[in-house]
Amino acid sequence: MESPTAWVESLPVNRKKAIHELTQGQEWTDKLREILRGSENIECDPISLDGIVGQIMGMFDNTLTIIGSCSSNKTIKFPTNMDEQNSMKSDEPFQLQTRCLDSSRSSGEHKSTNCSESLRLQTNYLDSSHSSNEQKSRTCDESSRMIIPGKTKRGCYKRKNSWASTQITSILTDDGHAWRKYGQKKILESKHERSYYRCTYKVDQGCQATKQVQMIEDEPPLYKITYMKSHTCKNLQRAPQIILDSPDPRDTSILVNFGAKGITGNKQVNPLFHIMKHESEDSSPSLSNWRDNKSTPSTNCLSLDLFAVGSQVPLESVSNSKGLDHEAFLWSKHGNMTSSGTYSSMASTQWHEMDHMFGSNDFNDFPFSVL
DNA sequence: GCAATTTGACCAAT
DNA sequence: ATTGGTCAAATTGC
Repeated sequence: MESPTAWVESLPVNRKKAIHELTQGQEWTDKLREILRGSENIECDPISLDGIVGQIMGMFDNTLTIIGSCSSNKTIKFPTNMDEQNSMKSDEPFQLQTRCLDSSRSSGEHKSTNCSESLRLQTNYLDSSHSSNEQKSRTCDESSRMIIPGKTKRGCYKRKNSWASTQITSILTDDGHAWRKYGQKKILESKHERSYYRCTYKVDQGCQATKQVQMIEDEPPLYKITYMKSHTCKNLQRAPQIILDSPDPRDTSILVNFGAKGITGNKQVNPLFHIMKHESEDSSPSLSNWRDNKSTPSTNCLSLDLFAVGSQVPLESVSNSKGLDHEAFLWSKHGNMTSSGTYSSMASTQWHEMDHMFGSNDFNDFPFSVL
């Protein structure tokens, strides 16, 4: 009888690796769940938690790398067939967010995979508490120059005392905050310029929140949005909005407001899921403060919150940069996802949808695929 | 006229 | 020296 995993062998190598990464992620998530079940107070050894979280987030990062970002000559293809995608529309946007807490003390926390090694999977990149000097670059540098372990690449650094929340999205959504653009710069090894935004109320209220928007793919448009520092301004959030496809990240003028159901006009916004990555450092405040919209989660708290977002999830949960009340999920070994206890769960249809996506044998069941 | 954006220059991290 | 991030004067749009 054929092995249950025999089908994997017939897939292209990058897909196999991606599947391997996701499978490993499931297993590590199970371990994390066991830890959580064994501790009501979640006062786990932060080091071991960091390690597990790092493993999981590393796998997501690797998967994302494999699927798209490190293949400069590849594009990410959105579903074009409703049958293929089981109710996904080809023009529906999707969002990927990764959030992880990085307890590294290093200021040079670039997690990345050199393109020349893009398929050499790195699953420990977030175990940075113990490898603070290790800097891996996910540059898709054509020259594939090597990064010597222990050495940092010139110019590649992140400022100290800051955390970052990275979101990859096919659309530019309004997170409800007022942003003012203050800069735009050509970034090395990126064909698109990066736009810099700060909170409009920086002067008025001293809000230090900033975000960066950079297009990482042309067709279909794919943007990387990085939020840094949390909002401290008191202004009420605007209703969530979606920015219609704009070829230029600089263009944030086309906004369509939509309600909590994620509807914009007759078009349903269906960001399939989020995986949000947080990089925080020791100055990060507590999770309670995070929830109070005052600051970022602490690495001392268990703050791995992978969360899935479907069309029925309130959009506040989708693009709220403050990270409040996100729906969260964990993936079980069976390919299904179970909501974590401390978060509200997704509607069953959404679990089904996600199950369909990830329980399938081919990337065609992903909301995108590598051409 | 005011506010937002653009863009070259400057600063800081490595 | 190189690069990313920010500043601020000039420009643009309402």
